[in-house]
Amino acid sequence: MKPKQKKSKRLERLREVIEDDPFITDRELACVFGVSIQTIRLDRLELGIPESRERTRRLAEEATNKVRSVETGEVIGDLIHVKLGQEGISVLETDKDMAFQRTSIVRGHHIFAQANSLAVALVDAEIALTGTATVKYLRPVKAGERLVAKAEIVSRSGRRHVVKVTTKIGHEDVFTGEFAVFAVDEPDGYGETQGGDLN
Amino acid sequence: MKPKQKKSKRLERLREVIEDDPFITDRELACVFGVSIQTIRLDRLELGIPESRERTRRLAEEATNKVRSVETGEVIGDLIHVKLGQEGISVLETDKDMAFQRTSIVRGHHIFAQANSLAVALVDAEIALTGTATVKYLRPVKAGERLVAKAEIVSRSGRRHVVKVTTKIGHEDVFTGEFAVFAVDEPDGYGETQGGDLN
DNA sequence: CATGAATTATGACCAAGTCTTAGTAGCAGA
DNA sequence: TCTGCTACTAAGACTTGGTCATAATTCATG
Repeated sequence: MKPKQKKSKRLERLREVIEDDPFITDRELACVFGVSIQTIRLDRLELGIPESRERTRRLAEEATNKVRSVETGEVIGDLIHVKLGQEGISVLETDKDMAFQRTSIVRGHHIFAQANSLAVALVDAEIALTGTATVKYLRPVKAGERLVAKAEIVSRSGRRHVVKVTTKIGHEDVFTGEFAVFAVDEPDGYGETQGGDLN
Repeated sequence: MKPKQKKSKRLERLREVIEDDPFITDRELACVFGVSIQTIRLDRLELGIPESRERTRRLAEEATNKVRSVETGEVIGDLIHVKLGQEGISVLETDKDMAFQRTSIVRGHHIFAQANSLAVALVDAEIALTGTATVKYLRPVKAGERLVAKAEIVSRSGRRHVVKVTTKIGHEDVFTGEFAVFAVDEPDGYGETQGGDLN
């Protein structure tokens, strides 16, 4: 049973090699493993691994989707309820890409981002800038947990809105924050005493 | 000069079409524009646009790099100086992917993330959790600007570290924050009074 | 020795290109 | 009118990185 062992070992390694270099071609793989191209093709067939161009295409699609949804959406998380100028709820499904590999604990800035973008979304203005934020992390969030953020505008004086956000997992509070958000009309002239970053 | 106008218009549109669907083939493009494949190839040559497989490959590479560096790096930004337990400096080059398309203003959570992860990096412990954060955005940051964050541990009592972070563009302050970071030894038993999220 | 699994080889074919050479259509100026 | 230019189209040879089918070879093992 020498060849069988050899083979299954190769299959295993093959999967790994392709995993961390999806661009590699069969020719290169054949060279790496010291077997013929045909063997590599049969192996891929057996493992159900598509050809390199297909792998590349999938990667590109997946990654562009991810970048678009994670980075360029106007709001981090899904807005499931909004009363402009009053309150709102946003849901964020966390995943391992948001977390530290070692601990699977979600990075704080994602939680912050959800809360902050919700706070800004509530303010009824062309442009809204966060001036200050005070936040508290109550317990770590594990990758896979579903974050539900509830926000409420608790006060308003002129352009300054104070928004309180509480983020829960189930019934447990994991994060709270208070954001001072400024509404801005003019494209380049915002608060003189309190500038802020648009979020 | 009718054909010339037609052509330059097509080149322009071609660039756009390929831009928002990089996977499209010459054959499909030929069909879209109602010209021959050869014309499309000549156009691409003129515009210096590579073939679809090449475009796909680049996308995949770029996107995977981006996801890795932006999302899974242990620190957001580049640590250019660290004195563990004392102070540190991190640099973050902002780009349009970090900003709102409409305004080109960098999303606040990126600035927060840089500061927060720097604060956490300074704490000399196996695991460090942010308990609270108070931050102030002093002026909006435009995509392309280079953020330099300086952090300093200003006090420490037991496991609680207070870290002050100031982020500048050139000599101008754009953000300040104060982070309470907790050092944790045991894998699952952290602060009883003050939990926190590992960042 | 025969059998079967694993491997290698071979050849036909495909998609999506490259690069080269050549032909055509339409219009503009000497 | 002829000539030349630009734009477009066509045709052929070659490349990469494969698929698919059909052998042929190797080799351990019953």
